[in-house]
Amino acid sequence: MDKREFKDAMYSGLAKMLKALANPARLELIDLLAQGEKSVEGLVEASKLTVANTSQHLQVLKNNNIVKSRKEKQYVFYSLSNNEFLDLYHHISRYGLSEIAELERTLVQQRTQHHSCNAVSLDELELMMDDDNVLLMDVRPAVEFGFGHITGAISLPADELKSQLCKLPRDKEIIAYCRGPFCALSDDAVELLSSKGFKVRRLDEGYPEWKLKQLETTKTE
Amino acid sequence: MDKREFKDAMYSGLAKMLKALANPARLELIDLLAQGEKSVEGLVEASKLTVANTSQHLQVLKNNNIVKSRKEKQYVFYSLSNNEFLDLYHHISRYGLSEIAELERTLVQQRTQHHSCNAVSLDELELMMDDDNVLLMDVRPAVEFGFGHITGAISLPADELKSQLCKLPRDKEIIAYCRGPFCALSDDAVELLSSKGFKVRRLDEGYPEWKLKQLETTKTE
DNA sequence: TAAGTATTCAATAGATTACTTGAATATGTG
DNA sequence: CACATATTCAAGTAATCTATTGAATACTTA
Repeated sequence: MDKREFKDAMYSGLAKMLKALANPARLELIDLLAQGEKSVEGLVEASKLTVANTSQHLQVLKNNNIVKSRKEKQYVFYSLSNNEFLDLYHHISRYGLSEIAELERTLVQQRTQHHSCNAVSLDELELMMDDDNVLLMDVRPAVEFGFGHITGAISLPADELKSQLCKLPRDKEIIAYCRGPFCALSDDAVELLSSKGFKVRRLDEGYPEWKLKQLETTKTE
Repeated sequence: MDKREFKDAMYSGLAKMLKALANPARLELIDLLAQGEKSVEGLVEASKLTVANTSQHLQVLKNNNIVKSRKEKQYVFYSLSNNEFLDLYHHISRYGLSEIAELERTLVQQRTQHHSCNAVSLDELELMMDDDNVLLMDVRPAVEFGFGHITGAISLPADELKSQLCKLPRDKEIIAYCRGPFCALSDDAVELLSSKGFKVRRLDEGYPEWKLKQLETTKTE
């Protein structure tokens, strides 16, 4: 193996993995799988994709060791291969949000429209968690809450929110969170709740980012 | 802007940037530019690409704000846009090296072939730097050394190494470093020096990784 | 101003990718 | 066993990407 062969092998291998990531549909699937395992059916329902197309994209991710699958009955459940990938994906999306002007602009527009500009960061949340006047609300589907959620959060899926308004406290500050920065569930929740007069803000990030942060802090302790 | 439009815009924007990265030739250019600015000519010389092809790839990187350019006389000098990108690229390549089995295998093969398996990490290097019996050697071209190098290193470009052997100490442990994990310059140096009986190892990473680490430590101090 | 050099542009062909459609496979249920 | 459901496979088309070629542009220097 000469110098050129070595470089070609290394750069091609890295590019191959990046190609697997460089597709909007697959990025959306990754965000969904970051919440916990899902069947193809479940992914189809949560994304805008067709069944065959979803399956194909999943094969690409699987061939690059980004997701793994297990079969149960007639269903195939996919999940992210490991936390190392989740960490990489987090770095990539964070870079995109802070360094790609177009993404920044779109995000601000979305947040402005939903009155969720005053988002809370994970660090701020940590300081607020001991406060009894703060209610942390997970607006993802109940299954995703079941696979894991931020400690201390209650589950109130976005589509049930409207019917449960009367049960929410008006004196507390509500923090809504969802799948992550690209997810609009908590924007919708903030828009609805603030229009009804609740004190509410969204969490800037989502459950996967919190989970990563937990992993980091438990590692260094 | 509805939910779907928002997601599409965000995921497409991120995918666009990843597409710019997902090409072996462009990754090589990035590694070269991570050493400091270079003209198109300089990049052509250091890569296997043709002039027009190099220029085209540079446009792609520029359109994604990964590199910037400045013109001086008839030359156009390119460089990485900012350290945030360098940090992202570092995370990506580190993931590739530790999580893509094929890359790991290729790297081990390369290192074995050049007797450079016993590489030193940046952390280890830090502990060794005060030791007078250690000689840190930068085997990149002199221009790249000029743009920045690890503190305490001497410059001895790989192509001049053979003629300078007599000037090297046989009692010290030599640590050779180059552009980074995908660069073979220090592998060649280690192979040559160890065949001549010198005590020599390569640094696992290269100058850009050291620079990033410096940035991090100065930031937290 | 003419000639030379560095870089970019434009056009092309071949390869790869994305999405759709319809069929095939596999598993579970009546 | 027949039928329904979940997933994958295979084929086809449109779009995109890559590298090459040759020309165009821009700047420098004689």
